[in-house]
Amino acid sequence: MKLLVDKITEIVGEAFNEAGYGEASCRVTHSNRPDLCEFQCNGAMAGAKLYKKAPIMIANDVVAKLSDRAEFSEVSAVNPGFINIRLSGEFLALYLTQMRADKVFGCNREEVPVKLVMDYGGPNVAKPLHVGHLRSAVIGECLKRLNRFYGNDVTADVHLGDWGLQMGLIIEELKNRKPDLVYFDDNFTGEYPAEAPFTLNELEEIYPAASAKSKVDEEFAKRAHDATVYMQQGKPGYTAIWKHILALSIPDLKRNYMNLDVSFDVWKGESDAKPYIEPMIEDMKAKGLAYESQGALIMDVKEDTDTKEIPPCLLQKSDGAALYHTTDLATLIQRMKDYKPDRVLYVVDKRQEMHFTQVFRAARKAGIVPESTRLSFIGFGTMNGKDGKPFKTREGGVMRLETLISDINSSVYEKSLESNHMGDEDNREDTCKKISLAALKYGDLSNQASKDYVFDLDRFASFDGNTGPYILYNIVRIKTILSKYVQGGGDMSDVNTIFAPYTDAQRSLMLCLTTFNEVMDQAYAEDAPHRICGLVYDLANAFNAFYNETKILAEEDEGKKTSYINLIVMVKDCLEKAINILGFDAPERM
RNA sequence: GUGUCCGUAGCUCAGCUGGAUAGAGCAACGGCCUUCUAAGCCGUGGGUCGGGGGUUCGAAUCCCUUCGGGCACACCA
Repeated sequence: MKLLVDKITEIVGEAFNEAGYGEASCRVTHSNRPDLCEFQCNGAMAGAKLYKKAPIMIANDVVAKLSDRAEFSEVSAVNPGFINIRLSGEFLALYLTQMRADKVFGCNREEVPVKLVMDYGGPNVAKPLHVGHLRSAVIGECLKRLNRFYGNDVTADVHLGDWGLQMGLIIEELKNRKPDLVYFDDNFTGEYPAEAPFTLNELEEIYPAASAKSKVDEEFAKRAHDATVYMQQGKPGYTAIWKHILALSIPDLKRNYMNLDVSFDVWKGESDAKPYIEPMIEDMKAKGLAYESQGALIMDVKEDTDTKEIPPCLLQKSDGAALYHTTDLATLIQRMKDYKPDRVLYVVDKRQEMHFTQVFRAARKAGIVPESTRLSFIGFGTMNGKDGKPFKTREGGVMRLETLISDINSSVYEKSLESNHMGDEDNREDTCKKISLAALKYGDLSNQASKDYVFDLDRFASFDGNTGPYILYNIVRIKTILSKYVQGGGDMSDVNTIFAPYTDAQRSLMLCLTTFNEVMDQAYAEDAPHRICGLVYDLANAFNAFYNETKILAEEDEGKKTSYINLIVMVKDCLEKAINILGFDAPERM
């Protein structure tokens, strides 16, 4: 549905026309001087040159045409040429009632659903999730939900890292430790054991050890590279080990993502691109795109308009192994074939921007992805510690995601002991989990995705200020009022009409609510979750101010009381919808 | 070196398709609970929007330049 600012712009535009200034911009925006007005139009100033007239004269002429509009309670022209507008309470109420009647609160969904494949998460099967995986999961999940809310057909693919050098490193290290395993016997022809020759814990220890060793031991590194090639070529013993790694790792990853309330529709990985790699490379060679350079197979992707040097896309290492470029390109073939998407969206660390520039260009050049399919890269910044450097444990290591989550949990739990609204112990734990998740996700999402940000547990888990818990607190307050209202015999069967405001605080809250569709549309268009956080915070704040000076349940005037109740129901619904898109939920009490 | 992103209050961040007095939160200080959750609300102080130049009636916002920082730049992912 039409945004409120657009509706007002339309009305003001008619007035510009009637006054004879049809060519001037009549764009209406939210006022930045709430003490003077609610909406403003600056078109008179821009139109001054066009019509060779003082801006205030133009503004006066336009205002004259607007003076009897029922939508506005006040319209005035102010020097040097601002047109200031206040809405009538009835118009404001009517707009909200229309939003209320729409199941998506007036947001402008896609008329034709976009087929979207999302690539986020990107965990490595060789090692546990750590804090570096947090942003991809949290931002990706939010964008997935946002896209679904906007009517799109989204397929979320976790895209496991399961086909690169990390696998060779594990295999080679395992060979060092247990050389007698049948997997390393080239003459073995029987069935490999169903049970893995290592546990998840061992696996989690093997990879970092191997990775460290490869940096100091060239011989070992060489063997790991070889093992990678053998695995990619399908050597039976190595394939068996690879399967063991996946079988142990994937359930653990799923459990971790579940704790974050992050989910994927498909659990494909780099390895699923395998069948497409060879034909792709043959095709690229046949088209004359791929050629050999320094022993490797590469493809040029630079363009004349480049302001910097774009290195070629590496399709095959000199030892024949597939690389990140290779699997990502082949994965695109698979995705085009399986989903025919209108858009493929990657939510990945921004340091990989160059990689995706190369992959996207190569995909276009090789005809893998047609122009009609949009390829997008959302690069997020690094999560830093309070020192401004990449987040580390106290010992300087990489922190596991599980540890981070449990740290937040304990902090929230401790604070919850001060509250007497938690109910029994089970409920307390459940509530604390919800609060922790809100703290974590809101803390992350409220920052612009592309920027680095400082992760400060104490700040995020705090209940005051612009935090997840504060948002939940406001929703809980509304829930409490409503349940008391019902207990007291209040009728909630028809809460869908929003009435003109009685007080300033109510009016402010209503005005804030009208921005719901506007801000959501913007967040959607820009893939920008932090805008949703801003909206949610403004709404929570406006509600809180209203709450503090309005006695809702004790209100004796039934008309007023109904207007309050209906309004806060809508506020609650909007807030809950928004935080649901952000990726968390509110408890009943806290 | 080349490219790119960033620099806004003591700290953490919004605002950037140009508009009136640059906003939040935290921290500091002062008020507000016999009344729907005070995990709250209201108020005060705090800024040459890194520096300089330009475009414009008007610049945190656009352009140029300079300083400072992050990141990336072919056989890792």
